[in-house]
Amino acid sequence: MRREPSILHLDLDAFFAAVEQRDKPSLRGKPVVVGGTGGRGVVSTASYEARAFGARSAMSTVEARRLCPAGTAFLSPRFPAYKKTSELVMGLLRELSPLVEPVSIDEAYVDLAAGGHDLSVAGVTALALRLKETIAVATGGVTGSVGVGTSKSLAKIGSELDKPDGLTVVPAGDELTVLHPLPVRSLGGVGPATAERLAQVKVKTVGDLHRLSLIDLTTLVGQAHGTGLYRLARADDDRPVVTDREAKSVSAEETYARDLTDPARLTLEIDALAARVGSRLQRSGTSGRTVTLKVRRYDFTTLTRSQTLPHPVDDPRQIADVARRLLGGVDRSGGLRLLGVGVSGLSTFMQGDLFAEREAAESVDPSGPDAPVTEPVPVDPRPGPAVVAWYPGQDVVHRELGSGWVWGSGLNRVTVRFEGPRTTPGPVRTLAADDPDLQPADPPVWT
DNA sequence: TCTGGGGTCCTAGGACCC
DNA sequence: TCTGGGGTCCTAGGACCC
Repeated sequence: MRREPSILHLDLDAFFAAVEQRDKPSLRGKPVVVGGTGGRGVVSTASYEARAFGARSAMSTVEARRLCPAGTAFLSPRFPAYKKTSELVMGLLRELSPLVEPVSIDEAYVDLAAGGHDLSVAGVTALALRLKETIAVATGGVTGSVGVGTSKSLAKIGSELDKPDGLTVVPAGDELTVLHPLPVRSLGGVGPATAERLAQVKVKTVGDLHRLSLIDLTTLVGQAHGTGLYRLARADDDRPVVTDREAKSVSAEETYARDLTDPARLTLEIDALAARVGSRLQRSGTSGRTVTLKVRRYDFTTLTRSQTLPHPVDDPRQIADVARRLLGGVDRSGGLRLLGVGVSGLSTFMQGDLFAEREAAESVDPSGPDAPVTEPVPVDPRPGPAVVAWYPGQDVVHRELGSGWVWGSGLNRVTVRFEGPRTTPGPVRTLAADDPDLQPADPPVWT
């Protein structure tokens, strides 16, 4: 918590719907719902006119259609238009301060202290009013709600208090007065589950929360969450405004109009999702070691399966290979309504390793330097009860054996470590690339 | 014709290492 | 040989946010 209200939070009002109303004047003043328009679509954004009829974000579009009157516009999102407007607004924020943290396409924090502004209440109020006006003019009528406070959480709560097109400045010293009457749901990180748990011990407002001891709170909602809420209830928040956060994962998923059962179709869809993820990874110059498959079944039960590889991947084919194999281990009976493919454990470097990897593949691949490096080559490191699936240039992929595990690593040598019950002595067996024991063996049985 | 898509962070257990 | 604690990695799931 700072001694002056120097953090500003901007939240653009009903952003997607506002851009649509700006671009299509006939929609102004009318209910507009932006989101999936198919049978399984949900609402992304409802204009304030549509909210008056009960339409809400995350509601199924079918439900919104039931609530809204004839003449309501139901539109599919036009992300490029939103992105363009968002970038315009973020640019205006960067004129205020070099420290701007975009939270999403329609939301950002600004550290006014880094911009050399008058940080008095009158000063930041005037600044915020000017900003709102500038945004409305530059965007052609998109409005935003602004909060200014001594911390991120207070700024964010401020922008929520007066919507749409509002402004709330919380002066230093007023934090608890503002905070305590609010429902606990106002705090970031308190969703339906946490609110329910708190309600069971008669905690409804932030003031109620303030009365809980740290021990009671962490027992109730967990260590990290508990300490976080304990501090937020005391306006104790020193999180800095961070300009660029590196992405930690990249994923793509799709809910299908009809549940999928056909294996060929499933493979096709996995390939398409992997292609989307791979191309985004390649465009951003990253790759990741963990591939995750997400599946939602006909009955909405959702599960994930993941595998961490020895090396980062960004190639759609490799991603798809892993995802397809993971799908093989999932019960598909009854049909799947959603598939998702993701890559996490991202790393930026890669470049320096390319040469070494190619060299490793060449020195080790019996079929020559131009052989594709993505096809697994089964090998059998004899003696021992092991069958290993070996990817040239990618080290070794571990496989479960009858009674133990095998794991490989190293660039141009294959390390096989036997764990668990085994019949051969020695914890580690290292095979050089030209070891005669590295012989093609029976294809491994993929699950 | 209930329930999207893109993310982040946390927890918990097992394996493994020191 | 027994006991044990701490740290890290991996997997799966859940809560939450916009």
